[in-house]
Amino acid sequence: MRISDVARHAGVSPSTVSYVLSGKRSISETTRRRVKESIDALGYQPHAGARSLASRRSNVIALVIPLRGDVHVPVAMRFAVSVVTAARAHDHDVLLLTQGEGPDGLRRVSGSAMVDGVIVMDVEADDARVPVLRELDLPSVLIGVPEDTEGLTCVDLDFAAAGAACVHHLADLGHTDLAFVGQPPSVYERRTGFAERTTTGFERAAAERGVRATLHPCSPDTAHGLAEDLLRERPGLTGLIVHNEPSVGPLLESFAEHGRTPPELSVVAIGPVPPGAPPLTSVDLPAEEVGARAVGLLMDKIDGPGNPGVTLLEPRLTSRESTAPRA
Amino acid sequence: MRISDVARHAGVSPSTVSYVLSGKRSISETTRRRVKESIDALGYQPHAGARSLASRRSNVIALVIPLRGDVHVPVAMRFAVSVVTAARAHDHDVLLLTQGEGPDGLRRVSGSAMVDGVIVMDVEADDARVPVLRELDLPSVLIGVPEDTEGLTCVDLDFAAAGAACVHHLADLGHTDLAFVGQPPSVYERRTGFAERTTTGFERAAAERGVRATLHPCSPDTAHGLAEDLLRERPGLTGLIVHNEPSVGPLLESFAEHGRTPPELSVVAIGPVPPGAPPLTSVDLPAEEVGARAVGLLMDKIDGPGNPGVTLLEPRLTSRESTAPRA
DNA sequence: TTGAAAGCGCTAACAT
DNA sequence: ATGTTAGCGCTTTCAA
Repeated sequence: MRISDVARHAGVSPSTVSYVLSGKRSISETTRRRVKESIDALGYQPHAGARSLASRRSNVIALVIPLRGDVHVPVAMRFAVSVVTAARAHDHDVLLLTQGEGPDGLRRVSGSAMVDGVIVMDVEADDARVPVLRELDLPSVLIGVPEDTEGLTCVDLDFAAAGAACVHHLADLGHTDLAFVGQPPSVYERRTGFAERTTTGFERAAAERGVRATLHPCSPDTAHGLAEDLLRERPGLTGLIVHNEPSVGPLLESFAEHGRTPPELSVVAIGPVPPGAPPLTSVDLPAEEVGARAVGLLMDKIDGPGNPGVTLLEPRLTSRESTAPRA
Repeated sequence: MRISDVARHAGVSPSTVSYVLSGKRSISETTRRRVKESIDALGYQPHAGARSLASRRSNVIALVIPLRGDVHVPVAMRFAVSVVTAARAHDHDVLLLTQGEGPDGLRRVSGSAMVDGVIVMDVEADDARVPVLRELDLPSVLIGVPEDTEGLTCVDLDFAAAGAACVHHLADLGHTDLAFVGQPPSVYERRTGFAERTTTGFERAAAERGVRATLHPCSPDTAHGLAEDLLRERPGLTGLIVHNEPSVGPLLESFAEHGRTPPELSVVAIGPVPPGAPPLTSVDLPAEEVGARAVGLLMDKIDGPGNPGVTLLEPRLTSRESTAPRA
């Protein structure tokens, strides 16, 4: 089943069928209908390889997903799914690359013309893939923001603003003694953009508002110990900002064991609130929107010059039952 | 940069370069080396579209991932990553399809010759994609087992054996009153194979050993209530089997509030044990092995007749501190 | 508004 | 052991 079969069935030339499919030149309404009917009748589907050979377009984009232990998997998956959905809306498929393949994976899919562009997740401040992207002249969009963004297209939540929004929310409620519970230490050590920017925003806003504020990296298995430490060393603490979804549960339980529960201890989460947890005041991570934006920007780069630059989505803090004015 | 450039550089014909690359006919050692040097010197990479057009092989497989709320995402991700890794070892890339595309997605990637085969995850007993796979004559492997496996290739953990192994382990320790905490109700309602088979194995083994045994679907937000119910209604309960990773934590805490802690209350988990949790006796879900097997079987089907049938991997129960002889 | 035909870059059958 | 060459199925230029 190929394009010439459709052409014969519709009584037109192969090129006409091609143009009906691509819309790249005007076709009379009658011809178009006839061709479409033949396509449906025969169940024709163009051969992707032939198409990419002739048009130099594969209609596939690559998505590089993280597979580090310290990356919160459900969030990564939400990004991935939203990228696939958005890509399909632009008539593209998604090829999955793992972090493990690293720069070589990018070279491979680019050099073999398998993909028209690439979206890279979980970008670090000094990311080894960034120089490769610059060298490859492969359209790309980063989810996350490296240190040097020269010539790159990046999308992310404005994590600095998110960190600041939490401080302002708590400060507005009268809280003056805050702790920020962050990502696992390894995340900061490799200088992952989003984590760094959040703490920066937190610290800056805390300084601005003149509140006491401290930073505490945390992983789920150290959450309990951290809570104990804070209870002991920070008796005046009334505001907690948690940028670490899997630790929210353990942390709240540990505080609860000592009678410290929301909203007396006011808690703000950055990121999706786990189902089944008490409804927390939170800054949500709009993964769907970030994914869709990344795909949109990538399509612009594939089709034309694109809009290089950093797009930071405004965070939105949703006030729920876990925060209240200071007693 | 194309194959003829390499051929000229190496002083051979294009077909020789092709054969060096594919290994499909014998090449003298000297020629092979010369060609390889040229390939390296020029940084040649074959055009994937041209290759798939000429060879009728795309060297890409599709992976259909679930995106239901009730599927445990980190486990799904482990499968996905292991599939990508194994596929790369067989010189294939992986195209990501979401459940949302359903049967049409399969038809599309098959009809356009984008992929050589497909791996479908999270298969239900009566899965809408199974008839499509039968009709498409696209090589496929299912991770999971539907009701009618006629003509299909399936891989999975032997969940029935896993359920049974937990019963035998506890019965061997003298426990006679067991509860099985399962997946969210929706998972059973759509008759997901692995969930059903686990409970079947559990019930069969319990009957065999003559122990009291009950089934309890559960989601993270109902875990606490379920624990309360069990404490009230099952005072003699000393053995708990949990086939629901995200509920393990909440469940154990609820029991602990009433002084019931492992190993007095002996607990066996089916699935990966969350990091930071106490070391539980468990039957691990060998996602890496399942993924690698699925890819291996798919490659066999792509290259030849394959081995249709159901491959069930033997579960291995690892005894840890959460189980002990009945007091 | 449509058709004819020249490639796109590779593989594999055929030839030597 | 290697070379020649006819496609693979599509897009797009050129022509009408």
